[in-house]
Amino acid sequence: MDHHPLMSKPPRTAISPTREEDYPEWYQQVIKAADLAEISPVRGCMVIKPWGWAIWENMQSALDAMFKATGHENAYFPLFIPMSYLEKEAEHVEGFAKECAVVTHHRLEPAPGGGLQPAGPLEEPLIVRPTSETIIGAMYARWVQSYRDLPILINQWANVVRWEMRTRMFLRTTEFLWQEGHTAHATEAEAWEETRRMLEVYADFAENHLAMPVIKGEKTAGERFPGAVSTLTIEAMMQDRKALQAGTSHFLGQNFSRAQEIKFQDQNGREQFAWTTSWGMSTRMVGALIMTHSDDDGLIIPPRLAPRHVVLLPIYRNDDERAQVLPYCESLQAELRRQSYGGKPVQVLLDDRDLRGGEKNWQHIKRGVPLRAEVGPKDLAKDSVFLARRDTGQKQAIGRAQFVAEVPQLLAQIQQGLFDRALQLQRDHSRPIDNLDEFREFFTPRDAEKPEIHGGFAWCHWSDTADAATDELLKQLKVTVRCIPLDGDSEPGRCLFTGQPSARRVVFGKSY
RNA sequence: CGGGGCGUGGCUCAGCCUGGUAGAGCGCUGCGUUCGGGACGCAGAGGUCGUAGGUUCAAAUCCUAUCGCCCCGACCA
Repeated sequence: MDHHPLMSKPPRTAISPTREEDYPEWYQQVIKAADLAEISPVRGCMVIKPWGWAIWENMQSALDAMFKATGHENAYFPLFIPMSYLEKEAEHVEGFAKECAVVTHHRLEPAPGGGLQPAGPLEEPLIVRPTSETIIGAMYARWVQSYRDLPILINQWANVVRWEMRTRMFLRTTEFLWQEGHTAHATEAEAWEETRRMLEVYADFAENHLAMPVIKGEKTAGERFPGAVSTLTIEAMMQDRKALQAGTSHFLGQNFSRAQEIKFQDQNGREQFAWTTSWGMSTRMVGALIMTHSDDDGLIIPPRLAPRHVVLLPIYRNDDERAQVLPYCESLQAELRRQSYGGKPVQVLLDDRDLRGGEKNWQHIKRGVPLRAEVGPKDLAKDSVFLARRDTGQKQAIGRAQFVAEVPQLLAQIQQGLFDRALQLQRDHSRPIDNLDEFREFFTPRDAEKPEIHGGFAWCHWSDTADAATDELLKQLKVTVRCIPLDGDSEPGRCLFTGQPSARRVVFGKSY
């Protein structure tokens, strides 16, 4: 956009830099401006602040209800896992050993030079769980004797630790929070059914609560969960067009049950190994929420997950006006709270802090509250409020009664609008590619030094045959197969790289 | 763990090259005027310059080590 030299400066954005200017830095700034979280004194770990935590709590309660509705129960298993447990499943060890925190002592004592030093070495080191397949499997082995003991359908909400080289707030932290479901079944078919069911739950959650469109698919061998037979995933496109793995559901076959001897007698009296699954979704979803919807003025929270749906901003100049405006706001707040959205009362905050109106307003913009309603003497006179939508920036005066009546629909509209917008972005930056030059061009930034936002999802035929040249190209472009989609057309074709027959197109992209 | 960048009041940063009593803007506190999209004036508070050594009469500044953060790579939810 051109600006006349004498005209005012381009509109100021609350977040600087903008997404275009520096996406990773924008992401950090949104978190700071919305007061979601902060880096902590502990390397790689963050403090989740009340506003960020409230969003996570809403995610938890929605997911938890969905787990219960599909027959699961919550339980809790230890944070510490004996090191020997991890050793039982070969691929699992290989996948996680490098990133385990290890507890080797159980006591501190004064050190000779002052301070403290570890004392009391443990006979067997404990690892801090990076995931709980092994400890839970060990318990399942005790619990299962008969086919009548199956299935076991348990979920746990927990923290886990993975000692990553590089961390990013919410997306990859050393300690993170998640839920991990672990189930054991008598038959392969039933375990597979469970694996797919939970993928559907995740997709449902992502699309209907986060308003984040996802592609459901299967991971390739290289991207699979260590020890799994198959990993199903939901993949979402962030605004920088990179893919984010947003939830995974693993069919573990009998790999873990064999390693941990989860055995039972079937109806014929024969001993069998159980079939297990595991599935997880983490605080990474908060990062997904940020990168899917937020704009250059900060966070935008989809109403289904918003800790507050509406903030009322009373406007007054003196005590006289205050005495009129505040009671008006209080009764409006009470009326709004009697409305419900998403099966729960509409959440309303009356922000009567002693701050300037403009400043207050911006705080709520940056924090992503879906609706802001200014209420001042002028509105009182007309029995209306001045309503602003965070998603579109649209502002309008609306009659009080109408506002109260329409709040649920308005929130639903915002929820839908956010989903549509995100889906549009995904569609605009997805395309079938059948030629190698185009593939290369699609994923190559114009400025390699400071890559601009580029690329997206390339739907290509692919034969999954080992080929050094292909691996090299993908590595160079930093592109991976995000998933082999489960839905949609599956027209066969020829692999883009090798010319081998291919059953269907897979999704390529750069990823987080 | 490799490459690059950065650590100076709460935040963003200047000062470092060329050593000599620690600065700005924003924020914060108080008072006043303001208040419908980020107010203004006046008066204040606040920093042993990431940490530890070293060089020097003297170190934010020079040297060494170390820790942390950010970006890129390898690895991953």
